[in-house]
Amino acid sequence: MPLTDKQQLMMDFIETYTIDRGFPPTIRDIQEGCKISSTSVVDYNLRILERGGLLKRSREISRGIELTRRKRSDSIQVPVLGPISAGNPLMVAPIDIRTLDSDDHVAVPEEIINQHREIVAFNVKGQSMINAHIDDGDVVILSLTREIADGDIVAAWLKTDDEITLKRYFKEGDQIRLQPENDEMEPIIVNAADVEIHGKVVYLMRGY
DNA sequence: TCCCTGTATCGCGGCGCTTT
DNA sequence: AAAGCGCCGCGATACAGGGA
Repeated sequence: MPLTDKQQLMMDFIETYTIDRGFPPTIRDIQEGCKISSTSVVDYNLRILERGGLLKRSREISRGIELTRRKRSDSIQVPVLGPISAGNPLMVAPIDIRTLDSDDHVAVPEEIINQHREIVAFNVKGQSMINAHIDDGDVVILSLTREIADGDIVAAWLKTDDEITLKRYFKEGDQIRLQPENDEMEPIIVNAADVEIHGKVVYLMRGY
């Protein structure tokens, strides 16, 4: 179906918003994002797009807009390399993530792949990162980068204990503070020489 | 007349605060 | 802890106006 400039703008906005935030926009988000002066205009054009089969709407729920096909967002299969602890660290053999192999895969949007040179996926076990909206059973996508900044959520290998854990990273002098995002859990503080950061979380996937 | 857009408003539901 | 209340976000719609 031919789209007006406004309809194309709305489609692009919905797609970008959904990719960036992981959930679809509201009518008012679209109104503001597309510089449209009225929600009725958004609704009118959404109806046209829905009639044309370009999106689906669930009117009984908020943010019930779903694009039926994505223009830019193909998916690529990424290996899921077993569980990573968001709780008490898991005992593991010393590992190099790049050498691991897996039969299990998840589909990750291509633009995420394109933004990072190397990525892998891990199943999350535990709830130490619940305040960062990372819950037990989620799949996190890690970028295997050494460029880590304070506040990044990282996969940290504790060398002395042969344990790997998912925590928020803070460098404090010669020590590293691995901060859980759970009010009931204490941070792990280790010498910088005793911890190896394997990568940082760049994407979160959750099934219902 | 039809298509498209804008203004204003309503009702629903979630959430947070206060009170009991 | 539960109930009551008000606020706010949100979707929906009635109605009016402009332009082809």
